[in-house]
Amino acid sequence: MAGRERRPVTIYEVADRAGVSIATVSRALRDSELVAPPTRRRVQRVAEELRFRPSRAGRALAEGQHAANGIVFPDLSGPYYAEVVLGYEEVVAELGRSVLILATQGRDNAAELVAELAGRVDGMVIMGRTVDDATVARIADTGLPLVLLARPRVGLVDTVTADNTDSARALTGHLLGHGHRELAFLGDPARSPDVAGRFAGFSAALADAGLDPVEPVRSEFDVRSGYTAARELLSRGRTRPEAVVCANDEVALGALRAAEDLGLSVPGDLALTGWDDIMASHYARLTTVHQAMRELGATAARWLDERISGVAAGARHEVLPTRLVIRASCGSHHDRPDE
Amino acid sequence: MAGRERRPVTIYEVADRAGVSIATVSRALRDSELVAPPTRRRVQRVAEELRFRPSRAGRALAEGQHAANGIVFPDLSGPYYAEVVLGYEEVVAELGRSVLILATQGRDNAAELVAELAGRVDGMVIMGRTVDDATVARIADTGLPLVLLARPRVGLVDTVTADNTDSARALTGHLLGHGHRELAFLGDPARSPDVAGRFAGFSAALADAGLDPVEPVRSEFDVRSGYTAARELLSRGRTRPEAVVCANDEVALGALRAAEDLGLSVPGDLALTGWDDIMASHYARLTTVHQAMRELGATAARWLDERISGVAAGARHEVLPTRLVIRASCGSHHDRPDE
DNA sequence: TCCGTCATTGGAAGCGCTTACATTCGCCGT
DNA sequence: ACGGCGAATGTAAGCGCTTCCAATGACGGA
Repeated sequence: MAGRERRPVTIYEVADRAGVSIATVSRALRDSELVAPPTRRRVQRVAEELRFRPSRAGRALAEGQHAANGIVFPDLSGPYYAEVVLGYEEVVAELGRSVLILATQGRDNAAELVAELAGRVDGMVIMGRTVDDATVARIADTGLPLVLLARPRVGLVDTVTADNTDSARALTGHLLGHGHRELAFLGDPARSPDVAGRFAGFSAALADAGLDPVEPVRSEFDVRSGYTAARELLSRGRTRPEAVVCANDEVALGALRAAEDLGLSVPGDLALTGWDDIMASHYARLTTVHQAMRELGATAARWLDERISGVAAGARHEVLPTRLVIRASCGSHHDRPDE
Repeated sequence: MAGRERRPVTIYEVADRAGVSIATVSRALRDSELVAPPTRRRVQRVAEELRFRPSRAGRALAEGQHAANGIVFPDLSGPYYAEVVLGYEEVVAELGRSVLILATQGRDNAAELVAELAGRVDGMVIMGRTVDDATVARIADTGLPLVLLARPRVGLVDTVTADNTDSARALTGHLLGHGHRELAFLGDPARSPDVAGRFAGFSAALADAGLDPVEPVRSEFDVRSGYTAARELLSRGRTRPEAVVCANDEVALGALRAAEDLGLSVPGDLALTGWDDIMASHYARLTTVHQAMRELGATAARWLDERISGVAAGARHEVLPTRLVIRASCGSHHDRPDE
């Protein structure tokens, strides 16, 4: 019964048992056309009996193809990346390929891991905030098909991003439309290309309105550091801002809690906006920006596939549009949640 | 510059350029001990110049090992699975192996995909609600190391789950403690082992209190179907329940919205509980059950590794504890959110 | 000075599969 | 009745790597 140490069944054993050559087995199990129907059936039956499962390594080596694509992202803890990865997986699996994932968050040897991943796939998607441009360039230089997601261009590599700057400008404009004049930005443009774009749009809107530029208040991407940074920002007495544009929803949610703790009402005393439209934001009545995350992943997957099959021509760059989601937190007159 | 069609560099070219044999290259790049330092340096320099990246397929074939683990889950859209996968990835990557993912949601050929995946990994984790027991048994029978996550035992396969029944019993008991007597269960025990366990605990608590058993009200796992099912349930006049235990937070959130739309106050007219403690539940003041999802994934990863390296003995089964998170929606006297 | 040792390197087999090419054989046309 | 053709199958050459074993050569002890 189920021996402890069992070597996997190989094509040779199937061939033996079916009384044919390994070539015939291979053919019977794949290009069914080239094999006489009775033979094919026999081989398939034997393969089934033996629980034969062709080794991908053998096949990959023979075909010179892994039939697998990779995706590199910072982490999966927020809903953001999970959605992107899901959109990616969906398309890639549909193309008959497997998906390798790599989360770089908190790993100091990310570049090395990415290089290692590169050796197992036919192409990969690299998201912003994972590895530096030099690493990307090095891999691209290797000839491996690549698509960058939510990060600035590097060389001639394809790029798919969601709009940040224009939306940020519109969002900030909306805030200004409410009469707010003392604005702050919570997030660190240096930490992520997305945040950099958002801050740029924020700044542009200030300039449009003839306001003085402001320095960003640095914060990580999670609720906790949003809370900490906001608490600090909101405590400095007379210079307290009327509105805070946050780098993402989690930070905004942290800021929201900080405001509560300080006895400030939102949006009464303070307007607040986030980014990403995560589910929690709906319930927190948070004004935010919605991105088609799944679509981002799916698009990247399709483009990568075109690169792999050599269809694609020159480098392509696409910016997917985003959508403002106005809820109560920005001081809007709506104070029922959106649909 | 950067020719279109570039074959990947192989170990042979490196050997040529460095003036050594491929054996030496292989050694220089791995067991640095066995090669004279000057030779090693030279080889490494050439490898670097050539951007040599060993083909994993070749290596896998030679070593008889993929150095990769798989994980199969229903989907990634809720925060639940994303967290589990993240915990898994973290540990697996630490062990120097790659992670292959497979989402079965909405795919009719899941069994086939899982079998295919089995051919590329040294072991894999299969979560509940993905493929049926027969498929699991078939793969286990192949000798491939397996760990089941959040699903009932199959044969002698290791199993890691979070407690469902006891927590459901406690949760339901809590509801009863508030004086509610007309309870309903929203979710489909047949759709997932987790839900089955939760319903069992729910039923047990009813029995404990000497109440009549109730039929579950079927619902999928998403907000929308929670809404639909709840709307239906809450509309049937005189038999309207006082409290609804939902299969997960998303369903509960849908029910919450349905209640709002029907003009019912929560918890005034209706008590509501969820499961999973997703972020949105915090803001919706939803009473729920918290599971250590990351830990689930991490534990599964570690166990799988022990199976792969042949350390582990007989089949092991672990049930990770969960924690009740009491918030306002169940009619508790607390109506401030927890910390 | 000779031989055994050991460090270093090369030769070559083999991992499991695909596929170009060779072989076999039944069948048709003439 | 024979040549030829095509369908069915077999043979064998790799794919890129690891690793066992053999070969080489320097060095130290006797």
